Amino acid sequence: MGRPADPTRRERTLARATDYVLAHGLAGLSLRPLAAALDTSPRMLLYDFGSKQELVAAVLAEARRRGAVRLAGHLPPETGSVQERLRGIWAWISADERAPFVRLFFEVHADGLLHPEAYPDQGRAITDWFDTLGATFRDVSTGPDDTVTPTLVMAVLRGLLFDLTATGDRHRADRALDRFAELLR
Amino acid sequence: MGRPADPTRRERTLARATDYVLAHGLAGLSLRPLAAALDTSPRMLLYDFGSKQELVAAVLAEARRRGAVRLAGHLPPETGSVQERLRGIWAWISADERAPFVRLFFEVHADGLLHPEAYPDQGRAITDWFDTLGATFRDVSTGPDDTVTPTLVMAVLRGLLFDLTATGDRHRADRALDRFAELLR
DNA sequence: TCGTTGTTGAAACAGTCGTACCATATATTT
DNA sequence: AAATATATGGTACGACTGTTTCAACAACGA
Repeated sequence: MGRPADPTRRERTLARATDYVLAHGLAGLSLRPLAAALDTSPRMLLYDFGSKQELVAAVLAEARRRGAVRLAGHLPPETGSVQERLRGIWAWISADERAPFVRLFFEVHADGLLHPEAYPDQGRAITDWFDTLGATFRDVSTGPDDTVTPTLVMAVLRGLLFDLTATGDRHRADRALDRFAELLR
Repeated sequence: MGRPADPTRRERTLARATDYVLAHGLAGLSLRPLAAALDTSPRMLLYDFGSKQELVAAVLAEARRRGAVRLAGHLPPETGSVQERLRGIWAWISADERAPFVRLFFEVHADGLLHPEAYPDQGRAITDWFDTLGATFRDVSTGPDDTVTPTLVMAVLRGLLFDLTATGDRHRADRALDRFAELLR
């Protein structure tokens, strides 16, 4: 008996909080400004999530979930040449809409190097969608259990993503990816 | 007349503050713990640097200076094959002693994407030693003004550095670099 | 010794942080 | 209407933040 619980409220808050973190980053995240932007109160954030730490964990899990879902819809599984797949993935991952995800990804990586205990899913949670992505290129490897070529492919994508976000020079980045595709052929 | 100024004090503090930031990161940097670790006081830090913001700027400049100096001593200018140079640079940049620099580099990059105004030297200051490094591979480019191959080389180095710091799997990273060297040949 | 300049400590200020406490409002069943 | 469970608002606590203020001390030339 009593007033029925509203399970949607926490989820709605989580969705908007994730938007906020994607836009503003984790570093300076503070409950009061966050609550104000979400039309709620710090009181309710703690009521729903228990603590700031748990809220951040939930937000990161949600961000990761979103990335995985959107990725799933854009994977050209095994069709086409390696270069076609490479260009397809690059076009998707380097699109402007992905920028907030990429930025958060970089931020969590850097912070995780100093505070590994704060991110219990040990880089797996951080890099899993990169791994998923890398699996698409498993056939470029020299052997069945070879992880070297996928590793290199992912390094190129991450490195160029780093360059692109820092310099904004999309033309140069695109051409560098094409150059890599040529080398792989 | 009057007591003579001590110009070495600020420099000594700056050197130790840089060590501290390399070890503890920028994100949670606070004057009181910093001062305690440096056997000084917040009062003196502000006396010497004016404000926390200026202190951080000075520390980043010092870190960049150190990186440039150490890099200068480890550049095999144009001798040897591309692969030899590639392996040499990778061995140097991925060495454990470089890890704090690399971490700070990643952190500043991520924060700079959200607060470009806080880093007035616009990524140039952040990436200049990477550029210096890239210049070593200028001869691999397809033309005199070609920036594409150096861009790719740098992306591989950064991407593998990212992977290595996140996973700690040096063997896989080393082999991925060798694979890239093969492709370049 | 005295004035002058550089150096330093202690304390306080105004603000923000995450969080806990207490009361109250709201919606439901009995 | 009473009981009950969920949902909120308001407020305050203690700790921390960068920075300022005021005073004192230290080392020098005159």
